[in-house]
Amino acid sequence: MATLTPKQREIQDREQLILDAAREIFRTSGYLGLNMNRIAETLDYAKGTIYQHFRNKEEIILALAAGTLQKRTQMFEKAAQFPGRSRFRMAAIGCAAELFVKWYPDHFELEKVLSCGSIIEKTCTKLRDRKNTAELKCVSIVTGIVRDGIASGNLKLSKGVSADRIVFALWSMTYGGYSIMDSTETMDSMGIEDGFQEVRDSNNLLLDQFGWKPFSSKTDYDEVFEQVQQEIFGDGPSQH
Amino acid sequence: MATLTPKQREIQDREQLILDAAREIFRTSGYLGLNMNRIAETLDYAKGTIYQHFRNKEEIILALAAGTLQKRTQMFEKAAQFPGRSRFRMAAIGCAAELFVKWYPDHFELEKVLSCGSIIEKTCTKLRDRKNTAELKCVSIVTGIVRDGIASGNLKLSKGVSADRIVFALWSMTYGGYSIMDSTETMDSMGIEDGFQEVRDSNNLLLDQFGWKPFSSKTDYDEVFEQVQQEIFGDGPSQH
DNA sequence: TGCTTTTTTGACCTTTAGTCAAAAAAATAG
DNA sequence: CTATTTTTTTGACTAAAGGTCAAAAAAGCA
Repeated sequence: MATLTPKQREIQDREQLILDAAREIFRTSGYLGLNMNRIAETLDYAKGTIYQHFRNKEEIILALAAGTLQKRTQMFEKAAQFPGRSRFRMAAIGCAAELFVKWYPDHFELEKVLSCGSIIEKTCTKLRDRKNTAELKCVSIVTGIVRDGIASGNLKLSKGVSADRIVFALWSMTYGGYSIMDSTETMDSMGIEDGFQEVRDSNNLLLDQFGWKPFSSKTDYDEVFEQVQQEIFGDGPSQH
Repeated sequence: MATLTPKQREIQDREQLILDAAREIFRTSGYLGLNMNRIAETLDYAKGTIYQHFRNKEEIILALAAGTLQKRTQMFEKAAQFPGRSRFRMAAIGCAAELFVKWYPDHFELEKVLSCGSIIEKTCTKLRDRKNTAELKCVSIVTGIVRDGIASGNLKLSKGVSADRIVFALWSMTYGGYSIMDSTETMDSMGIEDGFQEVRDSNNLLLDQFGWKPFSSKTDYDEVFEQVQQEIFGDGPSQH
C-alpha cells in the first residue's frame, strides 16, 4: 500500500517530533537528564505513546546518533566529489570530518554514551545496524579515495602497508584527537591551542610518510582546506 | 593523631572492600548493572553504610578509574627508566600503554562511562582531581622523554613543532586506535587483524616523520618492544 | 449509524536513588 | 565496671524514573 491514512501519517511524523524534543533535552541535560516522562510532557503525550515508538531512552539516543551519522555520510560523499588529485580529496574528507564535529557538537556526546556496553546493550539490533551502516559507508568512502590514490600512482605503498591500514591510522588519529579535545582538563595540561589544526597537521605528516603525493611540503593543505570549506560546505549545515 | 582506633581502621579498610565488590559488579554488569543496593547486599552492609563512603555510584566508578590510572602512572614511570636512547624509552612508553590496556581491560569501560557529561557531573571535584592528577603525570612523563630527545640531539624539531604537539599526536593516535579496537563492529569492517601492531607502527611512522632518531627503518622497534616487555614488565600486573 | 480495529491514556507496579531518625556499637569518663 | 557521650549503622521511607497494560477514546469501515 503506497498511500497512508492521515492517522498513519501523523504517527510517522511524530517520530521526528519525539527525536527533536529528545535531542534538545539531551543537549541541555545529557544522558541522565533525558527520560521518557520528560519527553512525553514536552510533547503533551502520555508516556505510553512514546513507548510505542521507542523501547527506551537508549534507543532514542541511538536513533539520534544514527541521524547525525547520516549527515556525516552525506558530507563525506560531497567531500569525495571534490575535483582533483586523490590526496586533495582526502584533505576534503578531513575538512568534512572537522566541520561535522563543529556543526553537530552534540553528536560526540551521543557517541560517548553509546560506547558504554551496558547502555548499547539495551538497544535492538535493527537500530544498531542502521548506525553501523552509516559508519561503514563513511569508512568505505575513505578507503575508496585511498585506492584511487594507489590506482593513480600518487600513492605507492611500501611493503606491508595496505589501504585499510592507512584508513585505520587516519581514523585513529582523528577520532583520538577529537576525543581528547573534548575533555578540557587533559587538553589544558598539554599546551595545545588549536586541536583541529594539530589533527590536520598530524594526518598530513602521516600521509606524507605513507608516500602520498603531493607532499605537504609542496602543497599548502590549509589552503586546500579553506577551498573545500568554501566551495563544498560554504552553505553551512543543510537543513532538511 | 598517628594511630587509628580499630574502628577507624575497619572503616578505612571497608573502602577497598566496596571498591573491589563494585569493580566486580561493574566488570560483569556495566554501568546500568551497578547499584548501591547490590554492593551493600554483596558485602552484607546496609545501603546507608555504603553512602557514607561514596555519594553515589558515579563516584565509585570514578574512584575505580583513578585506581587503575595510578597503576598506569606506575607503569609509565617504570617504562621511562628503560636504559638507552630517548626514542627507545618512548617505545617503552608505548609498550607500557599497550600492556596497560591488556592487563586492565575494564579500565577502558570505566573511562567511557566517565566521559559522559551528565555522569561525571555527579562526582565531586576532589575525586575528579585525583584522576586528573594521574592523567597529567602520565602526560608529563611522555613530554619529559620528548624533551630528552631534543636535548640529546636525537630529535631535531622542524619549525612550528613543539614537544607538546608530538605528545598530542602520539596520544591521539594511541587513544583513538584503542577506542576503535574496542568497538568490534567498526573494527571488523576495516580489514585490520592486530590493532595493537597498527598503533605501534603508526606511532613509529609519526616519530620518524618528526625526525626522531634512530628511525624505524634502522631499528626494529618490535624487538625493542619485546625487550621492554620482558625486562621491565615480565612479572605481569603487580598485585598489591 | 453501528460495529470493529487501532491508538492513546494514565493508573499501576517495580526498581533504584538517596535521606534520616532511631538503634546499636564504640569510645570515654568517673 | 558502669554510666554517659559520641560515632556508626541500620533499614524504613520518600521520590523519581522505568516500564506495563486494561480500559477509554479515536479512527476506520460497512
